[in-house]
Amino acid sequence: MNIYDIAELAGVSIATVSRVVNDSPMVSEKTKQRVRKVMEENDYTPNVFARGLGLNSMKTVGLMCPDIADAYMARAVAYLEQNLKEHGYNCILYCSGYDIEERHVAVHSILQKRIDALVLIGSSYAEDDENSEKVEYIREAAKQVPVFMMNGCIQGENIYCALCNDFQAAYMAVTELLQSGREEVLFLSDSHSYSATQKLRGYKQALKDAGLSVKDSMCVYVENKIDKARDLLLSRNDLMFDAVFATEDGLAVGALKYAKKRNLSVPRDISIIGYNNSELSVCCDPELSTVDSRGDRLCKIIIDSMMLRLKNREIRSKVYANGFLIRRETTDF
Amino acid sequence: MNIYDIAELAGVSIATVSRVVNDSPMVSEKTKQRVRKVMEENDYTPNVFARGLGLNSMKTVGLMCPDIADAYMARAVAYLEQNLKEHGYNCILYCSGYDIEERHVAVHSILQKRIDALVLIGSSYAEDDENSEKVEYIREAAKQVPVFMMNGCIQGENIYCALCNDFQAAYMAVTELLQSGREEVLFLSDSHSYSATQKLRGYKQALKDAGLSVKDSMCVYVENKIDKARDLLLSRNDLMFDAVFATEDGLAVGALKYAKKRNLSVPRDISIIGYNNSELSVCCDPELSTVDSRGDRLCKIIIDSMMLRLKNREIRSKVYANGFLIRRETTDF
DNA sequence: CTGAAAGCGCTAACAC
DNA sequence: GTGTTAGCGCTTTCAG
Repeated sequence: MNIYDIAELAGVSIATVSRVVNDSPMVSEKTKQRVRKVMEENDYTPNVFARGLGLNSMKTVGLMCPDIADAYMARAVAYLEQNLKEHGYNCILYCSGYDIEERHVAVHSILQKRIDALVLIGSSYAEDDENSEKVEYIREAAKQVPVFMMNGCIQGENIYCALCNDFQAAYMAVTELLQSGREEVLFLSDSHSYSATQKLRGYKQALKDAGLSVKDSMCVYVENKIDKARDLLLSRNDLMFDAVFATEDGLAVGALKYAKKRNLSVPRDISIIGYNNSELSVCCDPELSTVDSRGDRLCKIIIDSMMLRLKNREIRSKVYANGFLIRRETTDF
Repeated sequence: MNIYDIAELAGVSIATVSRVVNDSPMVSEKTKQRVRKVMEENDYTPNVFARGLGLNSMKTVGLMCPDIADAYMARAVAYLEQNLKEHGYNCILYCSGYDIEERHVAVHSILQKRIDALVLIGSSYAEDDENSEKVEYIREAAKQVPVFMMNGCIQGENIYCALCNDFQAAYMAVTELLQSGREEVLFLSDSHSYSATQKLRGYKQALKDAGLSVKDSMCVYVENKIDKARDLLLSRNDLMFDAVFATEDGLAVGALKYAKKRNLSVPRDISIIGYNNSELSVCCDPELSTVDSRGDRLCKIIIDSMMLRLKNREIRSKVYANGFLIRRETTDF
């Protein structure tokens, strides 16, 4: 059943049918009704491919993230998908993994689908200060389609970034730890992404501003898995600390498990702060103080910007949101 | 840059270019090389819309789930997306919510995209024994495109189901509880989906086979949120139980929080079993015994079936996988 | 092995 | 208001 069939059955030309489909005002209400009726009776659906071919758009946006099984990204995708469809866009999901080679093919592959916009979720796509060329493939992509980064930033034409001010959030969290009397705060992270680097900067600045020295040995990296984090801490007898600032909730829970194994009372003997306000933070015991990194806010910013951009309006290339601390049982301020 | 440009630059006809793109054997190696070179030099990418129009397929499959922020579904999507792209398919993600009206528009909307197959993730799409017509919209969809159900089942032409044998898994889990000496097992669930119903059946059968009476008052329903589950149990002083079988890990964690609040020792005073083997189950303290519902297995079955089906091969319309119990600290067998 | 040409189903400019 | 028609970029007969 195509536009010709409908036109014939309704006794009009295909142009008129097309106008009805697109709700053009230049059709009399009468014929509109008639054509609509025929379309419904035959439940006709315009062929998106033909339409895409003509308009060079199928109203889809590409959502790319390293791993949709990660809670933070899943929540972002949930939010984006929900709102995008309210604007008439469907989502093509592409999980790129963390490997740079895979990412090249990922971007290449998703661009073939002629998406209207690409959103990159998670700071692992962000620019590495040292070698900007590592991210050239994204600038290349931006020549074809507007690129939106969630919690990451790349300088470039047609690239728009929304990020949580992780520096500020980390600074605040660590400062509170210090003000509550803690003196040896461990920095626990799983990556050297842009976001993780900002958190590290915030951590260091907080120590400095409190007149404390920054020790690199107090910055520990481990995969974002509860058991891995716990085991690492258990094995590092050289480390002395009375607080942990973790860049991911999973790591913080690992620290919690470590404390339990060591018979340390939380927060009496040791304070712990996580990051992302995920479900993990209320699942563990005691419940985790954690930084809310404003995922929903960033998503909203991205959607709003995208809709403007797709109408060829000027938009800001970089927007920040401030994180805030959620105080629960693993800290005692 | 389109096929005409390439043809001209390579000094061949568009038919030949098309053949090269599709790696047809009926082109001499020499011209193939030449055309390929021109394509690369101009980094030419065939227009998927035009291609879709001709072939009536854009090599995409629709992934539909109620909520991608749910860990079980996110894992399923991760697995499916990963494997589908290895077979050359991209994924359109659509989160339908739980409401039936939304689902109608969801299916309608995703079908417009002319996907090659549709996979429905989660048992909430499954057939309700009483009113089969509630699910008619899915049978209708199956007339246009093969439908694959993950952990749900609908009878019908062109509908293929892969499910965890939740009856068996629940029966086994509850039986172990009983054999370890527990006498009052609470059934804690969040829905009346097909899957939840099977779990309930397994629970009841286990009680019966152990010579115990089934009390409806021991089947409690609450939203799958840790705090909701905890608070409900705290408020129900009429309930007496020494074990909880929960149909979701989140509910089981809620039960754990309840026990803690009541100063009940787990598993000494009360045993708890969750379901799905999610990250929550290792996050809480003590760690949760839980049923592995074979999400990965089901996904693999779906992918394999789909690839056969898309080649018009006969495939089974219903495949089961058996769940198994992961014993951790909340039970003491 | 290669080319010419007829679609695929729709949009939009142009004519009436 | 409505119809005619020329693309959009590709695949696929059918000839040669």
